Amino acid sequence: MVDISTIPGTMKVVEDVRWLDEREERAWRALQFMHLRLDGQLARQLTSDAGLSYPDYLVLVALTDRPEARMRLFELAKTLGWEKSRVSHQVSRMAERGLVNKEKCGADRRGAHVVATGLGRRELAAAAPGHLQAVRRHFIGRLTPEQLDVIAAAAEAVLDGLDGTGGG
Amino acid sequence: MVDISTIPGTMKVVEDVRWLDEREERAWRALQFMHLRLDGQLARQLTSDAGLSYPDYLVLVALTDRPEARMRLFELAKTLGWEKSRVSHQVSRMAERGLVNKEKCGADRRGAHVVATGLGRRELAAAAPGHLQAVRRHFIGRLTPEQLDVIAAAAEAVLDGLDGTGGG
DNA sequence: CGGGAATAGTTGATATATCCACCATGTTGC
DNA sequence: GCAACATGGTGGATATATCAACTATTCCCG
Repeated sequence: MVDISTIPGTMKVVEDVRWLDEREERAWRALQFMHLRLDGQLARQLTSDAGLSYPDYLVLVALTDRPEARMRLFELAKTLGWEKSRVSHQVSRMAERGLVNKEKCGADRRGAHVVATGLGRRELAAAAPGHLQAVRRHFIGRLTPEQLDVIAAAAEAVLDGLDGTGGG
Repeated sequence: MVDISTIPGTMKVVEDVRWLDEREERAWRALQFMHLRLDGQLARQLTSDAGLSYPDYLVLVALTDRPEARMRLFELAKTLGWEKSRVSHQVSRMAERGLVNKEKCGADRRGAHVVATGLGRRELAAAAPGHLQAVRRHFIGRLTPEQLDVIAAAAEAVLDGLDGTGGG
């Protein structure tokens, strides 16, 4: 067992504040920690096996979900919940490496499309199986279908309470 | 409702790979997205209300969990699941701002202690109520006790399958 | 039409994270 | 002892994230 008590928490940090009770604390700590470790693991796996960062991967997945693997920058921002500046920097870096192209948009002359290149698609295709295997091994494979359903419902409930944009 | 279908996924990215099924996909997407948005929200709230970054906050909480608010750097790394280099950089920055002190360790002359200063404790005390309120409002308040229990158990199960160090 | 507000995207400064090489010290086994 | 290795921590280079301007266009409304 992981010793949850070693995970730094939010309880009793300072006097005179009403903290989380034991159940709340346990769920919050465990979840935070799970994500910290899991994302780290997945990011390292992606980088070392496929030479893609996690953000690279997410962008390529989002693009290839679309016909022609093409999206406007602002759509990408909305889809990923990133702010526009982050998208812009990320896409520029990926374009330098040849994973995507930026193309001016005829219909709205402010805008630009991002398109996954052949290279980008090949890199994604090479990265995806290992990544999915890791997700299954570390996350999905450790949970029951019922747990997955509860998690999905809970996460959606939390998402409903947050404003949509992610803050850009 | 959040439209989960707009969240980029892991399904059908490329042919000939066995992807996640619908239930797995839903849980994985929703959870990833919840964390992205929630952490962003909490980090912004901390920064704007209290002038602390999320990592600053975590370090101060970890320290003040201990008698004398004192820890070795490597303990901090283990507790937070960070690699040692990250801890070193983070602590240096915090020391520059007067939130913590670094002190040489007599018993092991390689080592050093990190100690929260009076300022660090005051900043934490000022930050904690707002942060906890946000956690309650955005996360805990949206979930039932049963959901919290399932989440805690699930997160612990996943943590058990990951190596303890976080990769440092 | 004209002007203000909103939107799309860029850029640069700064903060943070990761990777890797490095130094000093401690530990082990012979 | 001392050589080989492990551990604790630092530092620089690079990658990534965030924030606050800033430009260019489009939208809205009179």
